[in-house]
Amino acid sequence: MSEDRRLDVLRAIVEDYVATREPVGSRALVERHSLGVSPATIRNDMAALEESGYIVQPHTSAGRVPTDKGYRLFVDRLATVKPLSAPERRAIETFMQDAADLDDVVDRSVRLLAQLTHQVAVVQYPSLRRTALRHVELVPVGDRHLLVVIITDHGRVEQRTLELAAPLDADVVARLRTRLNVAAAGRRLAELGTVLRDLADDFAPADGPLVRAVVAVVEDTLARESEERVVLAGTANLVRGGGADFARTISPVLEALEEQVVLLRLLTEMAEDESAVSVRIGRETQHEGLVETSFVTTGYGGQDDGGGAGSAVARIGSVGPLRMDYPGTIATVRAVARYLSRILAG
Amino acid sequence: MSEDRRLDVLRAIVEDYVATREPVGSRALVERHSLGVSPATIRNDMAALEESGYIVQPHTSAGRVPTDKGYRLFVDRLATVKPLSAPERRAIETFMQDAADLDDVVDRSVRLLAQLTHQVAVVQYPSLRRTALRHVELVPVGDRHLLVVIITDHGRVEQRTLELAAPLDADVVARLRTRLNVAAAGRRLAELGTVLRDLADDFAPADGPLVRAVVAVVEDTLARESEERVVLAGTANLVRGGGADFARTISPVLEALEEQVVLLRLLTEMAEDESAVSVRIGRETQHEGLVETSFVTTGYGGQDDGGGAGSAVARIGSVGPLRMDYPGTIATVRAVARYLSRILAG
DNA sequence: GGTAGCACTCGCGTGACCCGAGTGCCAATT
DNA sequence: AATTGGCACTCGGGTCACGCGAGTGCTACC
Repeated sequence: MSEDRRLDVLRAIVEDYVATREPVGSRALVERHSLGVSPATIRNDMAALEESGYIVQPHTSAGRVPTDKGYRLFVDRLATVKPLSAPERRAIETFMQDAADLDDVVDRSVRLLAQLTHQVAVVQYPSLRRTALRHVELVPVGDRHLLVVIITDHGRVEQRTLELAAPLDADVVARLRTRLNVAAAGRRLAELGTVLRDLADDFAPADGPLVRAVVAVVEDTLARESEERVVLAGTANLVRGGGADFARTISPVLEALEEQVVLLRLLTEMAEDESAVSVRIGRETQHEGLVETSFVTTGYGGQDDGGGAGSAVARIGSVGPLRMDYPGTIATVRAVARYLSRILAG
Repeated sequence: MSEDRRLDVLRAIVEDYVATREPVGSRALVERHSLGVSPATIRNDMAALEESGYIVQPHTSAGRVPTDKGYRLFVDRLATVKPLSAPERRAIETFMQDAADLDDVVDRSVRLLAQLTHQVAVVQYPSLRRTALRHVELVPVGDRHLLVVIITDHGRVEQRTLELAAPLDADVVARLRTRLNVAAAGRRLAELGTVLRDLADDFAPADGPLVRAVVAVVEDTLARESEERVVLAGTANLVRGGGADFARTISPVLEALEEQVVLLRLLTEMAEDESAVSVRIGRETQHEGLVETSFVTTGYGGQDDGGGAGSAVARIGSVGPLRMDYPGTIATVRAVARYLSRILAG
């Protein structure tokens, strides 16, 4: 019993099941793929594959369906890269070309990805931890309020209002702004901690509270991981896939997706993977509501445009049912990420 | 045949149908409401109500279901105000109290509203057209890029990067910043047009392009209605309501909700209504995908905390199925809006 | 190891059937 | 004139039996 053919069979099962959405039987398999053997032989292979946990049958006398483990093997070893079609490439070009500001770029990216994959698309805003600081701006508001605006490398802006005990002195604010920018500009937020703390020494003791408050805000902003935003699109696509067991299958997914914390954890975890495109299948997501979905994500905004580990600034990806077109999704996600990186760099 | 009782019957039908989700028949009606008459009498009233288009029967020999027109009458004349429960009030307090910046306030508001109504909540960001300008900030980036940051009254921030033909002169930028803020601060964006255009005269001809470019950006920002953002929460709640005809009923709703343009049009239209809380029922939304949903919205951020017309800065509301608890939703939306207004004002 | 044949299992779609809820109408009542 | 009780009629939805067909596992054979 050839090991190779058994893998061929698994691949065929995954492909057929993805295409038809129905359990695939031995006969259908030999008809649609030129495997060169009879259904009976396939049945033996199937029995072996089931034994090893790659496939299951929903009930006796039904065809086979891939398990999480089966999909995993397929993704890791069996999937063949599927190049984007010409119209898809064109769609990316035309859709992205006249994006205005960062918000717009991100917005267009998610929508585009959702449309191309017919799934739910996810984009993480450029992360504060990895991006460099471009500028800090202090804007007095009235007498006792100070607006702190933090601007990053990629044009992202965070703002926070500060309420002060003592009235503001315009000179001090101006000096603080200058100092702050000299000290901070160009650095990654992660490296700022120590630099900022020494800053108070340069000012008169009376101004200590102000300086410390501002520094605290800047630090707090970077500490709050919750500030990392994630944007979704294409949730309507979820519905098209599901069968009749909607309420049970879809509702938890929507809940999970709305919960930014869940998404951020997942995206962060996936950033650890070394492969260019990271895939989480079913239970691998480690989340109750997502056991019947898979994630395909990759980094963007790094130096190398491969979306590789390390240098990427944030992630973009697609969420779909277990039975999704993995090769296609992977190709599309990577393509959009690449384009997105290019725009942000330029 | 008493006109009053007929309306009582309609009210009872709406209430029962909302509660049970099933067409309501004459017998059930007399049992659950003390109408003091027999089912046969009710049947006559029902026939009349159907004749007038307030109710229909899904098929012969089924109970009655309210029409759009029926709900409308109910909302306008029959609904009795339903005060919030104590736990609900408490939930609002505790959920909103330690919100940090504007983003956080808005985020908490939608989530809260979604949770309280068990529906989809919608919040429109404070609109640029109505809010006053607080500050414009110009940040040189490298030699030929200028970041323009526009900060509004409510702490909203818009930014745009400008690419320049000539190298930047720091002095000119500083002067422009001052001038800009003197001219613009405190004004509503709608009033800015003329003020800004005269600005170029104050600068040397050589600086004309720079000044004009910056002014153009500021104007463009306010012109782009698309910049108005809308935030959603609770989309998972959509699923709980729907029956078996999911795919047809829910998917288009999700699509419509994701399309900011649609929502913004609707919210803008509803801002015209004079009543404190505005309701759009079914077809009144004027949108294909929303024929089976209703909107309940109100303004927030105005002087009077009633959410009345005119002074409000943006809208907040809830989207649910035709058969939703109108009195409850109206009360909740209003309560959250009021709280939101208070926070923004303080 | 691969193949063919065969008996067995079940899910699913179909059609017959009945029950009950609900209606509309009419005649009787107040 | 409004209300009521009675009654025949309609129809949606649930249940049940049935048969088809897809698919399997096993065993004997090449």
